[in-house]
Amino acid sequence: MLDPRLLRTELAHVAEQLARRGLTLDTARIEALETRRKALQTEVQALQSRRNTASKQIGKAKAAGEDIAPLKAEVAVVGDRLKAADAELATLQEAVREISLGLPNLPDASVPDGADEGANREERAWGEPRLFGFPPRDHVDLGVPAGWLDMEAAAKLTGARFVVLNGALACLHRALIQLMLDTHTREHGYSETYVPYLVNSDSLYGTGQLPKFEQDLFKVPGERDFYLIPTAEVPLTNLVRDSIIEADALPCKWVAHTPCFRSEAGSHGKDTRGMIRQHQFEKVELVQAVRPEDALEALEELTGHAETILRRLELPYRVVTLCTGDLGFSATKTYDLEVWLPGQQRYREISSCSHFGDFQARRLQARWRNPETGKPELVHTLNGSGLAVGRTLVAVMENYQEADGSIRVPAALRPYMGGLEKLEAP
RNA sequence: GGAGAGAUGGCCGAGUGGCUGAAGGCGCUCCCCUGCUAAGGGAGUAUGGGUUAAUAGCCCAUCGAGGGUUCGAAUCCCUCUCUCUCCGCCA
Repeated sequence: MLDPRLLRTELAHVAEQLARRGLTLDTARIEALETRRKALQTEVQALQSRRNTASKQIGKAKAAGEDIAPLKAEVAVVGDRLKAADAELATLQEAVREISLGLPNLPDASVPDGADEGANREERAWGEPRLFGFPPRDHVDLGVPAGWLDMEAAAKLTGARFVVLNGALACLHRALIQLMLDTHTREHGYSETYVPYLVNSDSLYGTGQLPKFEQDLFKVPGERDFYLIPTAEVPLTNLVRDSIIEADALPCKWVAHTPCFRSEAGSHGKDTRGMIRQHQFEKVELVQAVRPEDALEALEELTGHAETILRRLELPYRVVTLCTGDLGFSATKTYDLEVWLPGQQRYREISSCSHFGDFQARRLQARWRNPETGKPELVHTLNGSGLAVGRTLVAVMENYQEADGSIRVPAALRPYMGGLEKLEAP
């Protein structure tokens, strides 16, 4: 959520920045609502003040044995006006809140303007796409004939956009998770965390998935207000919800491996082949809560942590800065890591590292105590995939394939696979 | 699933209709006193919001959440959530 003060005092600036994201802000309507809200709120508070004073007088008069009827009559009038004004104020505040909750974050100054991913800016590339002496297959053609990947079984068990992994490939999948968790906890200073995979709607409001993106989530039927997590960002970031963190406890750095569940509404017909886009996938997620002045540097650092995994796995990748049109709702700046997929002959997103400024923190009421002022101030939050496990598995399969359909095991994963060097197709 | 108890400020804990935003204690901060890691004295110590140039002042809200009764609710009523204890069940 944007700072409501910005909406009041710097509406033109907000409109200008949102325009970079292709959004038109109805400033006239917001101004009208705000003017009315201001007048009403002042009136309501004055009436409350009047009632409080009168009520105290009644108490005193009663104790003194005086006649309280005239006072009561006066308060009754105040009460009626208060009731009406209060109701209107509530309606107005709800309207303003609804607008606020629907507005995305303002893009950072360093974010390039643009309508879609075509305008994303490549920052750097690492590694050379391998030259194959044979036509490289994609992960489906490698995995299905070998029995490692079973889309039909998944369709039978559940439906489309799920997968069953078998044997050595399932093990490789697990090895990737282990490598990622070990690297981030032992070398990058994150504390390993196990979190619920079902969260309540408060948590989803906190990180910005609700109210706008409910159609992307799986809601658990029943009386409980439970949703399957679309990413560990939700439970991890909500750890700081409604709390005030002491300055010396920052930065908070958490890593968790969780399954992620996405309904992928609106993506019908997109990436239907293989396991690029699934309803259920594993991800190792990095989350940080930091002092505002450290946030931009923390984004660079966090992105580097995710890159480390790709380098360990010796997978060629590039880093792009998302343009304004491609930027997620809550983010002020995002780097995407894109890994080279020989089967598709293109780079595909494998990690998204974002800085949210105080946008999430405001919804979360996540604060820290600034020693200079002694006052609670909003923290800045960041997160990034470190990495998306399913897509990393795809990348390993396609980049490490041999002509005979076998897959070499990257050196960094062998310790997690009992020293196994190659997945042999049966 | 059944039975019971509870939820108050950083913590402990008082408080059954008005002078309680909240006693008292602990902790913490600052000051004073004190010739040595002690003791004592004083002051301060919640959050969100409105107004404002202002983190000056004034005002409003908040005692798990939401609703109700009342001129007035931490205190009375209703609903919900969470925690704890016992029984049952269970990975």
